Amino acid sequence: MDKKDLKEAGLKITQPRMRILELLENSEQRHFSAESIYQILMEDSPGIGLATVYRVLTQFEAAGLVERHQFESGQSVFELNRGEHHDHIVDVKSGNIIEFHDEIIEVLQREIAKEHGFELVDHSLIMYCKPLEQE
Amino acid sequence: MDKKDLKEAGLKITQPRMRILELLENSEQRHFSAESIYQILMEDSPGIGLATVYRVLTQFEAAGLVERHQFESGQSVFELNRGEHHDHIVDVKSGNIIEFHDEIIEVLQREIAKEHGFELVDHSLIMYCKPLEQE
DNA sequence: CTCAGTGCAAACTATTTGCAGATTT
DNA sequence: AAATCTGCAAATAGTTTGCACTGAG
Repeated sequence: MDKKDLKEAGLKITQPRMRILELLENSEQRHFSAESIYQILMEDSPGIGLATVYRVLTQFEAAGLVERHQFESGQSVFELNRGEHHDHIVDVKSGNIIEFHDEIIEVLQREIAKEHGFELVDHSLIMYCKPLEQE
Repeated sequence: MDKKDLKEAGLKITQPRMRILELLENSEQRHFSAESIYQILMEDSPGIGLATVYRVLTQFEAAGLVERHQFESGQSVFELNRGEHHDHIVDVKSGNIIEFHDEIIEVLQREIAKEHGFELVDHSLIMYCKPLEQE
């Protein structure tokens, strides 16, 4: 339930926050820029500000509801935190984003960190790929 | 030899370009923001513009002399391309950047790409870590 | 001498912040 | 009603671009 998540994060249940959460939860698409969320919500029914979208996404990120990624696009990309960690393939032709998870890579990273005297806190693995067959 | 690299890239041998290349080649430090390069060169002897630093670095990147990375810092980080691919550990305490290379991870990435119908074009693996012992 | 290259200031993009009014509880 | 939240406009940070002048070949 959406509302519970917001309550737990100490956030009031406001229209912008509900609209953004619903969009993230109910869309086919899973990855959004702040701008694209703004566009979609404006189209639906206007009266929301881009600054609010950023503010809400930042609050959601702090609450652990949302993850923020930096791909090469320049803009931040946001996605709902569904609790299952994954990394990303970016199709450089289409811009599509595919999620994947590989436990061996995860373990290797922790080992490498340890070898260097570190503990892995967070990581970002992005593979930029092009479709196989053609060209 | 520096000058050869520039010639091959079709770039005139100018003072800003030489100064930046030398800095990248002869520094203990390997990773620089554009701003920090600008600061260092200004301190040494003024009369260089930040815009030029950006322009030169972008040209170097296009020529394959330099790589540009996006860490969480917000600023781009540049390093000389020494021909040996590596990934990065960012020490979140100190901001230090450590390079590492793991062939197994490299191979796994290509395999994963293939499994998803892609060919790996480029990738970015950054591990954010904290020193082990001390909490 | 010519054209690429440079410094400076202005422009741009993505994101954040200040504030007065609107909303939630 | 009190406190949080929002939209708007203005501010910021990092980077890029326009332009007249400088310097490399």
